[in-house]
Amino acid sequence: MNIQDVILGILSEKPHSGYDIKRHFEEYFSFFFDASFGTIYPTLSKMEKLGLISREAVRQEGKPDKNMFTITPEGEQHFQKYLRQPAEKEVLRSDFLMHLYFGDMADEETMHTLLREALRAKQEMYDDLEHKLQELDKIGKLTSSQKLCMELGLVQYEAFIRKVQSALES
Amino acid sequence: MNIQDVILGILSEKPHSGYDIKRHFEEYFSFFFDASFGTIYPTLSKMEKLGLISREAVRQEGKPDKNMFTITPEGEQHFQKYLRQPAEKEVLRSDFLMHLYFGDMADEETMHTLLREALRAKQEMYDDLEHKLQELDKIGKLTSSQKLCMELGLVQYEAFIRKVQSALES
DNA sequence: GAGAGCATGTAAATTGTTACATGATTGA
DNA sequence: TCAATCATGTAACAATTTACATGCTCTC
Repeated sequence: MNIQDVILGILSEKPHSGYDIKRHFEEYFSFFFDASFGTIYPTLSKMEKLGLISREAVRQEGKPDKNMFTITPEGEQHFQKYLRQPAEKEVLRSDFLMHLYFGDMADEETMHTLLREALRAKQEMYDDLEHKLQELDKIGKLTSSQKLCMELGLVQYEAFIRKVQSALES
Repeated sequence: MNIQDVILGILSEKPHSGYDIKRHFEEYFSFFFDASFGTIYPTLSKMEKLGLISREAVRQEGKPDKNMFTITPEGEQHFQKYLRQPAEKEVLRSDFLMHLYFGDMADEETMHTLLREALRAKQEMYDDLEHKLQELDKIGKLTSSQKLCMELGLVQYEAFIRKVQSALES
């Protein structure tokens, strides 16, 4: 999976600007993927050159002009190929778990703060994700796989929260 | 968190070679951090120059010579500073969830295979991690925070497995 | 008047992977 | 004899982040 595949997936539904794409990342799947504008804009130009997407300048009133990108038939083919590939191994990078791992080298106070803070952060992520799921589902904006995708995030967050809570209690 | 902090943590316990460090990554925390030799060796040289670690060449019989690295007092100070910093946000990058998210654009067969394979892969990771936890705990090689660290991995894997199983059944 | 949102883009720097190169020993 | 393990290192490349640059509109 590279960012190109993800952009093609988003454009499969309907045309988006670079700015829209970034918002989509944040709104729909910030919990398992993210990219910055510094990656998005150069990638869009590259994909245009490759013929996977096409650009159309759109004038707006009261707002800056924008470039709307549409997927081409080649882009669609490319994306279908991606979908049929087996999924790559998932990668987690957790500074919290690293701190915890070396916990015996720090004092109890530091460790207690670490756990409390991790719990708070994860609870916030849980609430955010649950709220998004509710809102999007209510207005029928979620397919069943998208719902499963978010629910998978939720059940894992929940398991984490329970475990950290029980560790803090003992 | 960068790889330097992680290396300092490992060297806090006892001296290691670059090769040992890589094995430690794999054995103890491959599920939340990893790095290749291409990163480890240049980093070790850099850290030596910075005075965080020192190098000692060791001759071995029947095996290639190796460089053993020891943490210096400056390195220890550096690591203590790391431990007291708040943990950075954790980052997950999941190609499986991306495939699932765009699932309605693929056929049922493809999606079914995706879920089956994700389930199999996660079950394997669960078994691996549980086995490691058992083995290391039995010989008293785990501190309580290290145990919690691994258990946190296990409960999240378990939640994932349950959810995917129930999705496959329905 | 400040800050947030909308909108695009570049440049520098960092970070990291993959592949290559070398070479001995051990076990199947 | 082949693959795996031990052991170190470089070089090319890929990916990505952060900071900078610009500028309008709307809300507080």
